[in-house]
Amino acid sequence: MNELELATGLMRVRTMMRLLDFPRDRSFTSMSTLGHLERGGPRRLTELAELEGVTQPAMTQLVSRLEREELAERRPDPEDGRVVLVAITQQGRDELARRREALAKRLADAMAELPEADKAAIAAALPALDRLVTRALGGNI
Amino acid sequence: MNELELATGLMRVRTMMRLLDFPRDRSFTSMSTLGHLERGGPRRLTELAELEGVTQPAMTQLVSRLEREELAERRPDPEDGRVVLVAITQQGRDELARRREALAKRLADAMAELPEADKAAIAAALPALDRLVTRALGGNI
DNA sequence: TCGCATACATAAGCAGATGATATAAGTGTC
DNA sequence: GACACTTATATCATCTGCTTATGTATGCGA
Repeated sequence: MNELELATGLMRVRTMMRLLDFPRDRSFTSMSTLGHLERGGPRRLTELAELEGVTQPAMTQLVSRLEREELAERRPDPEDGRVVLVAITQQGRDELARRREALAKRLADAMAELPEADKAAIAAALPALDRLVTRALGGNI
Repeated sequence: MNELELATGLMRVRTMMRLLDFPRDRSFTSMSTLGHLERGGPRRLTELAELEGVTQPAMTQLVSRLEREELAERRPDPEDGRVVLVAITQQGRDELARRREALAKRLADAMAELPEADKAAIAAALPALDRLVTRALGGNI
């Protein structure tokens, strides 16, 4: 496999996911942040900023928005008074689940039209892709 | 394969691509638009807006930015005086190529750490993913 | 040729990002 | 234990890219 083919192909996947992931009422960064909180549990604000590749002030804003909508909450860290731990709320989990279901349905519709061999190839690649993502992002995802 | 697993996995791919795709000096929509122009040749402004899932005024703005940077250009349509055809320039192609190479290198670094079986699974899935994207976006990509 | 539809441009406003800087809490040194 | 230094988060001013609403020019059918 050519490196450029991999890059081009995965960029097209990115474009597809962006277009299938509506409504756009929330930013992608906010949903991705919720995803991290769900996967990895409460995290420091600064750590979240690094994970999402945004600045700390941007993450402060984002967490404030999530808090206002009650999708996440700030907690003090008992071990360090300067730290804010951000955690996902049940509402946040529900919102994530709703979005993922809507997206999964749209994907399933497109998958249904594919030949069986293609479905099998994609299914077989999912665990490998997951490991690729983990490697690419330094294992902190 | 579970539908939700597919959705979750591809969302992680999307997150990875977003984080690997720096510098962020140009918006994702603008690079994606250039990609469409490269793949499919000159297109109407309105058609581009639909492809990218943005409004027509947003695409007018985006094309103006691309034109200012000489990555794309406006042309009149000889058959319809109202129409603007947008085309990629050589500079636009070069910029796309540069970005893809940088991205390909980062991906290759992560791929290098994967077991051979994973690499093979991903390589085998690429054509299938390409067809999935084409189906999901209505074949107009 | 009049009226409506279509294609694009312009204008005003907002969300979400940035960099610079302030505040508050912890840490180390003497 | 007081000082300077570092770290974690918040605030401020600003920018970019999107939105909706509206304007303008061209095309087309009755």
